[in-house]
Amino acid sequence: MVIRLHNSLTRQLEELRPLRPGTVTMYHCGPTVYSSPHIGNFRSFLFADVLRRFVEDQGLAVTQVMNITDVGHLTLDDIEGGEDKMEAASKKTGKTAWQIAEQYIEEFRLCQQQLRVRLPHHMPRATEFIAQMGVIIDDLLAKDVAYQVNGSVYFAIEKFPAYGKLSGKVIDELEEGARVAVNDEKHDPRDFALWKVDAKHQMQWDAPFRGGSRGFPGWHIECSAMSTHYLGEQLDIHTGGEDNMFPHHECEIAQTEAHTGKRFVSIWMHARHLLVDGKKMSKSLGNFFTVADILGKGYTGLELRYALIRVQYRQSLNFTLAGLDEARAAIARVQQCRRRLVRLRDGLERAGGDSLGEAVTSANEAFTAAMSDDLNVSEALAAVAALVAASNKATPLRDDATAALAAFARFEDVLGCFGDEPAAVDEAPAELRQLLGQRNAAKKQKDWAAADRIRDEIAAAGWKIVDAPTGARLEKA
RNA sequence: GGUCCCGUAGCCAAGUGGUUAGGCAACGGAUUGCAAAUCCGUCUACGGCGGUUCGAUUCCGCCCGGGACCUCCA
Repeated sequence: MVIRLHNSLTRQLEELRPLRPGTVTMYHCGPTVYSSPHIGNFRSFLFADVLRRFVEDQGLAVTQVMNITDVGHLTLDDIEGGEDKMEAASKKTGKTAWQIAEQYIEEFRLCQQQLRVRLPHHMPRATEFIAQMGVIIDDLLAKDVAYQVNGSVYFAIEKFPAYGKLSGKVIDELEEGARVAVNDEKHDPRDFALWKVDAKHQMQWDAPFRGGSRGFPGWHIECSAMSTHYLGEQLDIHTGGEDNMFPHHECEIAQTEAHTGKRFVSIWMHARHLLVDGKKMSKSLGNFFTVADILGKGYTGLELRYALIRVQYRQSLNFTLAGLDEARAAIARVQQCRRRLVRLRDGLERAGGDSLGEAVTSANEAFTAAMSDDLNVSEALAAVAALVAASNKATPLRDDATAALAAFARFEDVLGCFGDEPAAVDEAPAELRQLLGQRNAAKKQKDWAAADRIRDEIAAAGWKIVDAPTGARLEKA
């Protein structure tokens, strides 16, 4: 099936047509490692993960690169000779910028794992690509689209007429209300730094280009260097949060296309920011959550993943704790259904004669159609729910139970938000199984008080009793 | 100030010019000793005002409300 994706550049749905047939190259703007990853960050990263999984599901090979920005970025204060964000974090904690980066890279990786992210093939760090950045800077200087002032290098916007094509920003004159950075070094206020010289900066490198001074790279250049290094001069897909569109991606396009002379990216995709309780997430509103905050409240990575992907990436997802509870219930419903199918498949429950083939086929088709339509996860989840309902209603043939399980396995492979296929029977500890036997005996004698007391005891141990027509069994709660 | 997005039943959230998406919650029933799980049923909405149309939640305009970006926040 044709995969159609929204291209921010053209603002239209476009068919995914890889430059090299059969292989899709993706680059994702990754984390800046000066603080703990929050749920907003992971909405973007999970969107990229689901995109990759679905493209693979459709039989295409994917090469995925996600950068890790371990060089701090300039802030407005920096114009006045202040510090960048990593430096600020460094000052606060007494650690070096390098140690800060190391710590947060570690935390980021842990979050990826907890949220079941399929790891990108390459996750390069900006600090390991200084030399490659230098090659591009060198070339841009040679082509006279960049200029040097007091050792710092800036990209000259006027040399790249297409600047603004992605974001639609035409900043001939900076508008009233917009923040304007004053920097005397720039020929044009829109010009952006490729290399900065600032003696106060902790992270410093000898200039990786001819005739430069010791300093550090501008923010945008790292992505051009890392993406083209791994994926070539032209990529199929480039993603990021909506805030990256301008200026970051605009600048990436300018410097990369000025460097290579080719169109840089076929399809630009941007994830909408999430809202928390209907408001923009911010520390001052007290609605700011890191991934660790959510997990600390007792929710699982799986539940958080579900809550963060259930709405299509271009819609503004309203994140709430109630939504997390819904995710928990929705996951349980799917898993409950799969568990029964496993029991039918494995002969632990008597199969019937109901056909499920049609339901499986239509669920698969609806799922594919929804995901092909610019990753409409909400609609894809409806297809999953339809198969759950059809399965629960039926006492299917054994082969059909198997087919339905295969469909659920596929949905899990793409969305990753339901969990692994449940076991038919959880192997409960011997003492719990013994308690279950005691309850069965109590039930036989109609000693309901004793039976319920034992059930509570088992529940306290984290298990629940399922009274099926074939007898009671234990399942992990 | 400029550019752009959205407003769907109690909550979350798809979609469509005319045939109740889905999830969660709630309520009634079946099953059950009681629960849990499951099934059946109920809850039929599209911010407001105009316009186009045989017909608009869907297209257009205005208004109201929420949100995003405008130099480094995914």
